[in-house]
Amino acid sequence: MTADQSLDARLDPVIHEAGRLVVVSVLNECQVANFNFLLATTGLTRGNLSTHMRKLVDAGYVDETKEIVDRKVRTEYRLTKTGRQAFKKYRNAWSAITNGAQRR
Amino acid sequence: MTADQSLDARLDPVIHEAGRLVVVSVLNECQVANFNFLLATTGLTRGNLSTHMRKLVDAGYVDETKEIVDRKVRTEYRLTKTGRQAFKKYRNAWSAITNGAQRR
DNA sequence: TAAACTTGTTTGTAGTACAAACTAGTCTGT
DNA sequence: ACAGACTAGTTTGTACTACAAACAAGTTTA
Repeated sequence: MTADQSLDARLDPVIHEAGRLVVVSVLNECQVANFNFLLATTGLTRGNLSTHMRKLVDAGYVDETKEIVDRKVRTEYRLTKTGRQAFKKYRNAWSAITNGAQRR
Repeated sequence: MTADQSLDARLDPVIHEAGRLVVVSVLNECQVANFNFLLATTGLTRGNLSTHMRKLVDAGYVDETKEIVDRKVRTEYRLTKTGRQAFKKYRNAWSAITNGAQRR
């Protein structure tokens, strides 16, 4: 229970934001999800989801692929290995904090 | 796994912020904590801790009491009943999201 | 009585989330 | 073939927020 602990257990701000936390949680379950599916599951607006996805892609946590389906673009997202690890680490950090767990 | 779920499980933004989450978690364990103790456990700066505590007090989640100890002011904080409930609700919401749990 | 220390509070700035407005392309009806 | 509606996102402007630096009010020390 020191300042040190909070350094160890610092919550990754890329994941900790509420909208992105939902997205990452969904992707962690689904393996792959397209824009509209995420739109429905998160309840975010399109603009908002778009910028959140960009942030996750920029962080290297999510892979974005655009493909043409029925002449239309379909954007699909999936967690990268880095993203999956970061999510795991985030959950551990969150649990450590909220459980008041002592570390080292 | 609908937009509905995310409404149910919406994360209380007063608690979800990283600094305040640590504070609330500590208060949930400690019953009562003073400013300096929170400063040490959270690793926040004084200014930052001060504004976070104000926000928790304004939300009705934390009770603030000032007392004189050795001629100096000592500020103590403790969770209100509302705050404790809100924390519990927050943890449930977080778990529901990150576990990809289906509700109703 | 001046300088340093304690215990916070206020303030200015930089960053961020948000929805509204926009863009690029597709389909539909006439 | 062309106008209007629809789809699938992206960009933009604003309002909020976290943050540390500067400040304040009092206390202790030299």
